[in-house]
Amino acid sequence: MTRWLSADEQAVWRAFLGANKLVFEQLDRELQRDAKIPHAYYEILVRLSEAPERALRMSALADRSQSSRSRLSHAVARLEDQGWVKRESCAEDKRGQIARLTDEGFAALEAAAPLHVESVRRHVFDPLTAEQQRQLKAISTALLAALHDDPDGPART
Amino acid sequence: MTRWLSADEQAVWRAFLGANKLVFEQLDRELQRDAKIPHAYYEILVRLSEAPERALRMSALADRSQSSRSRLSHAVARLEDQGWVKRESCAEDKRGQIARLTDEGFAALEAAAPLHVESVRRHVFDPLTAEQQRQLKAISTALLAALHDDPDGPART
DNA sequence: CTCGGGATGTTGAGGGTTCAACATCCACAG
DNA sequence: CTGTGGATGTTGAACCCTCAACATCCCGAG
Repeated sequence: MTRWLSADEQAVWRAFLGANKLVFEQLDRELQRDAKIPHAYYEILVRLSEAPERALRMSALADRSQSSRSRLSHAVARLEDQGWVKRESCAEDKRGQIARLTDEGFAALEAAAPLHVESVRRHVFDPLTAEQQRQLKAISTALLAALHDDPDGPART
Repeated sequence: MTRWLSADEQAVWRAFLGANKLVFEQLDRELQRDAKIPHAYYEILVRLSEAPERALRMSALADRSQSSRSRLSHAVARLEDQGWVKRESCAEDKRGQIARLTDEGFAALEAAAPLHVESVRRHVFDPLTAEQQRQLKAISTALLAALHDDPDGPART
């Protein structure tokens, strides 16, 4: 009954698995070394910096940074201790909380960004041809679309 | 000085980032649900099951399962508590430890494998064309090769 | 108006990973 | 032989994430 993987498929899967694990571990390690934060936190700072007023509702921030609400709560608490983010209560919705990037947070992001971009270039873009970069985008988009249609899709709770 | 990402590159990068995070989180979640173990532990069991005698030196197992020695130590300790792996001291090298898959561990792997393969098919292979699968392998291989050449390469300590 | 279901965000426990420090042991130069 | 540098594994602390439970609040049906 089980649709086992063929030898070719195994090879694809193991290459994909290995590359992903190692690439993202490497990026995370360099970011931790250069900016003292994990990649998930960097992502949060980026999304905040792109928002108007550098502020977002927690739930909107969770969606844009592909983070669970729980993870975001913990992360923002830590970033707040660090002085990089401030939490404010929301006027229109008493349940809401608004996360706002502080000047210190923005400065930290500006310091970290060049180093991180260099990491991404070295480990992702430089090794690939322009054609492969296009293929990678198409593949990623297809995977995301499939996941989105899945009945048991990505939990957003 | 910084080689910032172009708009196109940004799009590639964010798609890749998002797809990866969500796909692997989904696979991990389903494996946790179906087999009660994280994917890293599943990987360890697989590598052990493929080895002669279903046993491997810790360091060889660490390499094959793309795991740091520290992580492997913790993981094997936990798998040993669970009765799925046994540790034996190595005859030729008194520093060495050999991890051996128990019958219970093999049975657990046999039970988990079909469900996990189905996950992988649904979330990775089914959404991609045969052509894209070939491309994905080439891309992954290129990323791995670049990482391997890197002076600051994947830490294996 | 009000009540119940859904949404928002937080919390704490449990578990996994990383990092640095460490103990032990091999191997080889001298 | 004998040091000594490198390898092998382990450990504990710190940190991050997940999951389930929870408190709070919005909103629409009746």
